[in-house]
Amino acid sequence: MSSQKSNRPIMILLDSLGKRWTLRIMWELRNGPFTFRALQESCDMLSPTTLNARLGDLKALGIIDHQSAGYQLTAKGLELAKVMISLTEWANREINPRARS
Amino acid sequence: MSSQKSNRPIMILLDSLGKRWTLRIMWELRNGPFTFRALQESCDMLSPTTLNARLGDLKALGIIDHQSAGYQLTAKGLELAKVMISLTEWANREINPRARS
DNA sequence: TCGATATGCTACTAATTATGTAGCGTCAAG
DNA sequence: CTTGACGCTACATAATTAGTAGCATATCGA
Repeated sequence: MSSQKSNRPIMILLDSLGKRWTLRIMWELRNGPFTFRALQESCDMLSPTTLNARLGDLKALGIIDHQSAGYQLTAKGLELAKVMISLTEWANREINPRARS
Repeated sequence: MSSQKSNRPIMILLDSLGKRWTLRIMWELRNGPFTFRALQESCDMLSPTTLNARLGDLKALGIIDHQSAGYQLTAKGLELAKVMISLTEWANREINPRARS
């Protein structure tokens, strides 16, 4: 079962984004399309099984699609990816890489 | 091993946020402090094992702390939680609850 | 002082999810 | 008609998460 069962949009979104690798995949896609295998490589060689599952989630949400150039963010997805710029800024400001747990 | 091994701040952040329940926990904390058990309940009774692990991650990142009133977002955490407002707006605009996968 | 209750949390096993590797089917180029 | 890239599936193993029980501490009122 999925971790959440609510029908509220935010819960559906958090459910997908909260799965391992989902945020990272969106992050990698922020600068243009990737092939399946290129995505794997940029995501630390995550398994094709998991990658395919996450691509399915993201497609179902309309965040990405698959064109001839490869997997890429849709217009909706790009909007969402903008949020990740804020995450990056926050991270650069607030996280000390040397204090890694 | 953690899913990512980079020392870049954004990777450290995505690594934590990408673990199951982390985003949801932050979401629940957006409106004030919760006790451990209240958090469990609001997060669909997730297991104390996992909750404790996530609270540890979030504490290590300085996103939450534990005062007498319970677990709550820090000033840094509140900043980050603001990003989630954007997520909510996006979700309400773009996700159709009836088209659940 | 004695429950009764709430707190945070650990221990342990079972179930779920992810990893790692091999390899298939399709296509296009040479 | 071989070679390479592509998207992806299969399957066994490993890692993560869930589910449940319960402990230790603190607070409260009787």
